[in-house]
Amino acid sequence: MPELPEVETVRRALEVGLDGLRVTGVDGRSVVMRRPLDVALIASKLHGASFISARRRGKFLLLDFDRPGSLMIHLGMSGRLMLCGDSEEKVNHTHLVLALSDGRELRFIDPRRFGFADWIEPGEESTDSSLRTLGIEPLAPDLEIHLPPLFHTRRSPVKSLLMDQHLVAGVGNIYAAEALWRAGIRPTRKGCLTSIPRLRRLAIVTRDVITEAVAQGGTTIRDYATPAGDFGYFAVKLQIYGRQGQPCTKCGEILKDTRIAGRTTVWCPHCQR
DNA sequence: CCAGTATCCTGCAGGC
DNA sequence: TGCCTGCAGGATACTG
Repeated sequence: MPELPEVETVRRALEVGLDGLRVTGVDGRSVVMRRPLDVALIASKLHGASFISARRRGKFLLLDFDRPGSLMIHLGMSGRLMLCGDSEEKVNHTHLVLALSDGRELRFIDPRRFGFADWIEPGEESTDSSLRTLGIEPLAPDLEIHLPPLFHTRRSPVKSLLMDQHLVAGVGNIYAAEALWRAGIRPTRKGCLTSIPRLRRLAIVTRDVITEAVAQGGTTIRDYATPAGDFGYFAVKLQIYGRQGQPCTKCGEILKDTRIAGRTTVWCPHCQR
C-alpha cells in the first residue's frame, strides 16, 4: 500500500521519533515474509545500538545505527511501523519489536506479509537484488531527461512502465493513475507509441504529484498511518484513484476502469488519449 | 532480453 | 447469520 510519499513520511517520522535513542531489546517471531524474518540475526546486530538516521530508496527504508550495516524495511501492501509505549497492547501480526531506551517501542506490523525486515551488511547495499536494480527517483530534478527514452523503447502500457521499480523507483498504483490523468495519457497506451514531449510531460507531473503527496503526509485509504499514528491527507486531492463511475473533475465525463497488469486502473476516456 | 501472468497472505465488503 | 467471491498503497518467479 505505501508508495514513495507514505514511505518518505514514515522516514521523516522515524528521524524525529528515534532521535537520540538506543535499542535495548529486540523481540518477535521469525516468520516467512517476502524475505524470511530472522529475529535472532537482527537482535545480534541491534542490541545496544544507537539510532543515527533513516534513509529511503524507492519504497525501501534503511535504518542506520552506530555500527556497520542497516535495517532494511519494505512495507509491502499492508506493512506499518508504530512508535508507542511498551504497555500498549500489541495488534495482530506484530512481527518485530525494537525496545527503545526511552521506554517506548518501534513495532513492525504486516498482516499480509508482503513486506519484510532484513539486515543488510555495509557492502550489500550495492549488491542486494532489490536495491541494486532500482530505477531513478521520481523526485530527481532531471527525471524528465531520463524517463522519456526509457519508456519510448518499450511496448508495455505506460502505466506498467511507471510502476516498474526498475525504471522509476517509488510510484505505485495510486500515483501512477493520478500522474497519467494529469498528463492526459491513456494508461493502456504503449510506451513506444507515446511521443517524447508527452513522456517529458508525464515525468514532470509525476514529480509534481509525488511532491504534493509528500507535503500532505501521503495518502490514507484504509489503514496507512505514520509511526505516531497520524494519517496522510492527500486522499482529498485524489482526482482519479478509486473514482471509477464518477465524473471527471476536468470534463465531467464518467471515469472508467480496467485492469492493467492485474491492477485496477481508472482513467478518463475524454481527457486521456 | 522483453512482456504478460500467477502467486505469496490476511481482511473486509458485498452478494446470495 | 454464514458462506463465497473478489479486491486491496507490491514485488518477483515463472512462462512463452
